[in-house]
Amino acid sequence: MARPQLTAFEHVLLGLICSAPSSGYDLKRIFAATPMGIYQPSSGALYPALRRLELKGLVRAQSFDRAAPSVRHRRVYEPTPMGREAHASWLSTPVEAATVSRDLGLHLMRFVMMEHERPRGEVLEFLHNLTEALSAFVAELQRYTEVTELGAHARLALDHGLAVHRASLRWAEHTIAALSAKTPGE
Amino acid sequence: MARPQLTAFEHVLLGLICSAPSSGYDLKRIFAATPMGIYQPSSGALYPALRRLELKGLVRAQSFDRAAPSVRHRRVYEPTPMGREAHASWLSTPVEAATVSRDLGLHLMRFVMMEHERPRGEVLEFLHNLTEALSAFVAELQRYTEVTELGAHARLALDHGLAVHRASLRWAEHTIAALSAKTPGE
DNA sequence: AGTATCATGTAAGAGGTTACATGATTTT
DNA sequence: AAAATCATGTAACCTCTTACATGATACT
Repeated sequence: MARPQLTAFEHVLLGLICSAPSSGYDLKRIFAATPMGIYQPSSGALYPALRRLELKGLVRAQSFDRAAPSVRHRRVYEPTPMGREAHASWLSTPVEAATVSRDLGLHLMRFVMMEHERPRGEVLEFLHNLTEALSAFVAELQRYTEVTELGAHARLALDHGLAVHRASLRWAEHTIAALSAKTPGE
Repeated sequence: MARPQLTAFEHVLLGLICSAPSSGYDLKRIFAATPMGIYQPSSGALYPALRRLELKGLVRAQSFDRAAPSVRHRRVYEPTPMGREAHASWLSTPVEAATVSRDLGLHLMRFVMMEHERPRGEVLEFLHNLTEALSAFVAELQRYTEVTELGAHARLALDHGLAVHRASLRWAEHTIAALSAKTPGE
């Protein structure tokens, strides 16, 4: 079975299942509780996605709880070894400069999931990677504003892009410092 | 014909056509040239979307140029009066606090298209609206971080969200000041 | 004459949304 | 007993991506 590529949503689901065995309903509640319901997956997206992960052999469902025989009908998903491997490999995916802006939210999600799952060295490497990608993006935006003739509003909108990505960049640098300080030797 | 609601992509296309009659290929080049190809619509997305706009009576195509009889086969789209109306109405849509984070890019796009199309007073109103929505979002995030027990990485990721949205907020405030300064009386 | 670019489109397949369906269990 | 919540799922519809198809025109 060739390593099938997953959607961003599937990767996030797999990650959540790796951090704790969960049913579809559990996952729904996690999304609902998370810093505002920025993304609220519908049943029609969630349950088929879980079935796809199962079909690909990345998760496995227990339809009953051995402990309590009278539990409600629910399918609790656990990662398979292959699923854990796929998740780890996703966490270790390098940040691509070309898509750093588009995927920033996803990278942050990966960063959150790296805690306790990847060694500090790799987390720092990820952050350095992110810093470089953001620097490149900011530089390119900057260059574009200088080279191109633009309307007043278009220029202001680009200023916005520069401001927020510089804020991301500062965050990444600050976070490297904070995590490096925790343990003297990397 | 009840005012049919458009996708974000369709709204952007309509806006571009309102600012200058364009063919599908023209629009493709605009997306390609824009500050990095963050979004590069495929033919399979672009041409059907234009047909949908045409079907909804918002744009009209001229298949030939009256000026040059031997031009290449291209469909140049123009807005209909109904299309201009729909576009203006889209530009005037208020910013909703609940979705300001998700739709920020789209709002910026609207801001760019407002230039020369909406009076300065309305632009300032939009920016005030945006400021309030961003303030509310930042406050909610802040509250969430204070109330909730979080892992170290999750807390850092929320710090990122706070940092970038505060940057957006500062931009909006700065932009209000800049545009207000241009003409002394609002 | 051959290649690159212009220009528009379609077909297959994937995945999402909305809305509905279904039933068990817990709360009031 | 009724209502709310838990819990999973399906069906119809829409739009996107990828890949391919098709020709006309401009360049070399």
